[in-house]
Order: sequence, then C-alpha cells, then structure tokens
Amino acid sequence: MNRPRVRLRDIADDLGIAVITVSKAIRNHPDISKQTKARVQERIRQLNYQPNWAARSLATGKSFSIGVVVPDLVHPFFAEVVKGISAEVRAEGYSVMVASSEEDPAMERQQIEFFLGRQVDALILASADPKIETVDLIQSRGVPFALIDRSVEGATCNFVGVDDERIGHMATEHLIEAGCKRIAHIRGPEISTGIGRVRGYMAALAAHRIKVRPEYIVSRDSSDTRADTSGYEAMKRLLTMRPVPDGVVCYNDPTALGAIKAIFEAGLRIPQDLAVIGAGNDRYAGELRVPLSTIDQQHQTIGQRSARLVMRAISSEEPLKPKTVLLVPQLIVRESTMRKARPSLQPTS
Amino acid sequence: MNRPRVRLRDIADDLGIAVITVSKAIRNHPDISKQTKARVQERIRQLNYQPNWAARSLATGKSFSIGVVVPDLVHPFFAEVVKGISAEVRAEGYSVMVASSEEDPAMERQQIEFFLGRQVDALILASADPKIETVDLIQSRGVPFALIDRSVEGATCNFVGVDDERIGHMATEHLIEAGCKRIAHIRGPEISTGIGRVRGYMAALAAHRIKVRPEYIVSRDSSDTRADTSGYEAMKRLLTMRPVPDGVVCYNDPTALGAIKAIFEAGLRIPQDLAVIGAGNDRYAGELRVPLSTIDQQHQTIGQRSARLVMRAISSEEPLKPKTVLLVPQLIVRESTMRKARPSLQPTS
DNA sequence: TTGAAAGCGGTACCAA
DNA sequence: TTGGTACCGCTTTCAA
Repeated sequence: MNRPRVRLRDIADDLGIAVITVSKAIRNHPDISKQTKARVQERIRQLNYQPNWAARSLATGKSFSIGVVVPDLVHPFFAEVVKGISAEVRAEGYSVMVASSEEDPAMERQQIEFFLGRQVDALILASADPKIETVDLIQSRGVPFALIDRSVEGATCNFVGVDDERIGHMATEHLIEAGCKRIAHIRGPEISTGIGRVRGYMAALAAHRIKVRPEYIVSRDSSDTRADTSGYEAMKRLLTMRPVPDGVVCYNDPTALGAIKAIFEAGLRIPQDLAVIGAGNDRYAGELRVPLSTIDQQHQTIGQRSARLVMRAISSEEPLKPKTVLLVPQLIVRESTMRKARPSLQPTS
Repeated sequence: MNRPRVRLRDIADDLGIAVITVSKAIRNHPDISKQTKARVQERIRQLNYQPNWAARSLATGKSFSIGVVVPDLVHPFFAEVVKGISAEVRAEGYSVMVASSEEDPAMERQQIEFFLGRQVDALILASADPKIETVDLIQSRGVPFALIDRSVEGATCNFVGVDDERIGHMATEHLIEAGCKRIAHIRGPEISTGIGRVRGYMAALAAHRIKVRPEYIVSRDSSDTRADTSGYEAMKRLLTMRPVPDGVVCYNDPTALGAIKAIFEAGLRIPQDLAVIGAGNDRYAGELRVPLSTIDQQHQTIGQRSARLVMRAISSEEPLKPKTVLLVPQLIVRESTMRKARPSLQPTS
C-alpha cells in the first residue's frame, strides 16, 4: 500500500555519489557540476522523488507554511483575500493554513496560538479584536506578520487595507450627489473599519453642511456575527424614524443586503424612496434584489500585497521596517443609488 | 528578537530527568508516574514550551495537516464546507491547508501534487475533473482521502455528498406543484452534480407525465467559471424561446442569481411569470432580489463528515473500507416559487 | 517507572 | 567539485 518514499539517500546510492551532493544538486547549488546536476535531475524524475518537508523543516528551521486568520471564511470579501494570498505564496512553494475566528477575539487568539505552535513562517490576520494584546503576542514571537483590512490602534506592524474614512466619505458623498437629503448610516463594529467609516460619513455630511443626526447612526446588534440579518434589524429601526431617511450608507455589502430586505418589506422602492450603498464589492453585489452600489476594496490586491510583505520578511536577514499599504477605494455605481435619470438620457432640472 | 525555542531537552535538564521521560509525560504515556507528569506539566507552563512539529513529524512520519482542494473558495458553499472541515479537525490538533482549483482540472492536479509533496496526512477534494486519473493518482499514494460534493465515476473511495438526482427531482417537483407548466433547467457542468440534477429533473417531469423539451435544458457557458454571469446568459437564451418557460430549475444558487437578473431585465415578475429555484442554500440566498427557494445541501455537515472519515482513516491501523455518505437534501421554500396564495390564507380552487 | 541509543531525512560547515 | 560529520528535536525500541 504505502510503499516507502524515495529518499535522497536512495538517489545517492543509486548514482554512487554522496547524499549531500544530491541535496545540493537539487537546490541548484553553485558548486555542483552541470553534469552531476543533470544526472541527479534525471534520476529524480525516474524515481519520482519528493523531498521530505518535515526533515527539511527540521534542518532549516522553516515550516514553509503561513497562517491566515480571518473573522469569517464564508464572507466573500475574506474568501477573496485568502485566495489572493494563496495564489501569491504558492509560487514560492509555500502553503496556506486557514482558520476562521468567527469574529470572536478569544477564538482568534486560540487559532493564532495554534498556528504559532505549528511554527508557521508568517502570520496574516484580519483581527476581530481592536485591542493590541494579540498583536503584541505575535510580535513577541518574532514571526513575520501583517494585519489586513482592520488596523489595530497602537500597533507598529505591517498593514494592508483600504482607507476606511475615505470609504465612508466616498459613499456618503455619492448619496448626497444622488440627491439624498436624509442620509442614515448602519455602522459596523467598534474596530478600525467600523470606526473609520462612521468618521468618513460624518465628515462628508459636515463638508456639505448637513447636520449629523445621531439617531440616524444605528449599529448592528453586536451579539450578531451575521452581517446580513443584523443589517435587516438595523434598517427596520431606521424605518421607524420620522422623517424616514432617504439614503443609507451601509457598513458593508452583507449589511446592505439585510437593509434592502427590510426596505422592500416596508413597501418602499430602491432607489426612488431610499438609496442604498454598501462596501466591499463582494462577488454577488451586482446581482442583488437591486444591483448594489458599493465601494470596491480591492480584496484580491489586499491578499497579494500582504502575502508579498510577509514573504519578503521571511527571506530577509534582518528585521524589516513595518510597512503600511493603503489601497485606494473605488466607487462602483449600480442601480441602488441611481435616483436621477441618467444625465445622458434626460438632464435633471 | 527570535529567542531560541524551549526544547524538550531544556525541560529535562531543568528537572534533572531524561528527555524521553519528558516526552512521554507530555503525551500522557501510561508508564510515567503521576508525580513526574505533574512536575513536567508545571515546568511546561512556566517555560511556555511548544513542541516542534517538524521534529515530531519527522519522527512519526505524520504531518498533522490535511489538504483541501475545492473548485472555488469564494463560492459560499465550498467556504462553508471548508469551515466545517477546519472546525472538525482542529480539535485533534490538525490544521487545514486549502487551495482553489478554479474549476480547472490541470490546476487541481497541480494543487494535489503540491499537497502530496507536502505530505498531508489526508486529502479532501471537490473535484473539477470527472475523469478518474486524479483519484487514481491520490489512491496510488495511499493517502487517506475523501471526495466531497462531486463523485467520480468508477472511483472506489470515500464520498460525502448529497443525492443529486434527488435534488433535481425535488426542485422540479416543487415547481410542478407550484403550478408551473413549462419548466426549464439551466444545467451544470458535465460532472456528477450537473449530470445527476439533470437526471432528476427529467425523472420528475416523466413522473408527472410532462414531456421533456430538450431545448428547455440549456447549459451554462462551459468556459465560464463564474456561475452567476453564466446563469444570466443561459436565462437570456431561455427567454427567447416560445413558449417562454414559466419555471426554471437552476443548477445552484449562484446560477439562479444570474437567472433572476435576466428575468427582471426582461420585465417579467418572479414568481408570477416565472418561478425560480436554486440549490445549495447558500448564505445569502434568502436575501436576494427575490428570496430564493432552494435545496439545502447541508454544507457544514459535508465538511464535518468528510473530515471525520479521513481522520478515522488516519488513526486506523489497517486500511478502511471506502464509505459513501449520502446526505438528504431538503427543500427550502421562499418567495421565488410562491406562485399561489398561501393555502392557509386563501385556499386555491 | 525511567532512560540510553538509534534513527527519522534533510542541511550546514568545513575538509579533502 | 565533492563528501564526511554533526546536528535539527522528537519518538520508538529495548534495556535497566
């Protein structure tokens, strides 16, 4: 059944040379002759040799794997990020171990401990925890590391994400330009993304001299991890207010999904009665009940850049300076905010 | 920066006992005294000892990781499956390495080779390839292994999935009962799930003495991996037919998403003019343009059961008989197929 | 109940 | 250009 693996040793004996020579030949070490390398390569193919990674790890002290912890694997945004990371590191022979924290700081901590115990060569984290303890823990271990999507206050480490304040600003301004007068916000949790977007929302209103009504900022039920159902509840609350908002900036696309559901249930039209905008540009955002306007966050790029950052750190001799990569969000306009006839078709008065 | 790890050796020296004693104590080996174990445990906590997995792997021949290859990580269905697997194996100290084949057999092959090279202790695969070569390859390596979601003809190996014929049958019958007379099918690819669901669709029609119109079975563009956009195209084609269908059974939820978009664009109503049903009960299926009726496939359970299957195989001495776990699909009725007023409100004539 | 020795399959250092 | 030797940290076998 499980026939014994081919070892370096077997190839060496076979060729009548030393193990170490084969080892070097495989890794294309400069001090082996072309001829020998060719012979070795030949034999490797014939015997279908595969290096033993445990042995290699033990000898080099590297595990050739990186750990990725996200709050929710099923969220299309994080799934895209993971895909981006995976694609990027695979090219260098690295594999990705994933875990989901389910938006729970304690669980996140556990998953990280687990990966550190497994000696991952790097860690990439979208943290569910605004506190710095977890980041400190990781850094005290000296593992190359990057935060993504959500920054942590006071942390000096690699970060790849989008300017959240800009997202909130952009989304809100878009609704203002679409003619909304009473813009509400379903805000996210008390982490950098949630906080930044609220800030951007308020800044945009201020910039247009629109008064911020605190009651128009509602938060999703914090006990609920599922953004869509909690977006639904939050929107229902907004709909009881008088006057009813005519535009809503949602924390992210799943939240917008829930909001849309509540709006339809109330018998209102989107975008005529109420315009909706999300954030994330998740895969299915264009196919919703009403195609959803959103702010693109470059999910795949976040994965790619963070992966590159930690890979560089892995191969570097001395510790590198932490780097912050802030990607530029981009407005994607779809039906859910198209309140005016398109200018090209029928100029508004 | 990277202070040297604590080793078994350090603990042993510290306590004035032998390395092997510590090793046994850690693994709760029966021949170590309670007292010694307690002392060791104590010291381990104090020094924050973490075993070196590379060393352990090398000595035991196990890698304590399992590889999971799915066609698309961003697809909520597969994401749920991965989550289920991860949760299940984590408890036993195993980690999950993931890769996406992007629905490409060649890429799938590559990812599998990669994982085999990394000596995963087990492999779980939702194959993009209907041919048996890949399965044979895996089995020739003697790695514990399970296919999920999609079976492969001729393969004798573990399989965990849903009865696809039953899915097709159930969905179609539901539309018949909802009063649809001209039921079309947007079929999936030429793999077990696609084939099984078509078969179920035809069987259900036959059972109700409805003639199958071949032109009502359209396939998504095979060159397209994105089910939603290809569902859209397929539906557009169906809408050009005369008579226009009044019901459509979609291969899966993303396909239904695309179909719904096309239907709305054509100015038709769902479900009054055209009822739509999907499969998968993906996370956002209830929040779509029209809440989508679907067939639940127990995604999390698929992950869990497949994980248990391979974990058992890993810990078993002799090879186990391949097992097939067929889960029972379940109809989820939502708005997209509610054509009649609800019986409780207004009995139909 | 405890421990000594050998070995898992590689890599690095240094000598030939 | 090639290779001997030691060692990475843990587990298994068998003896004390």
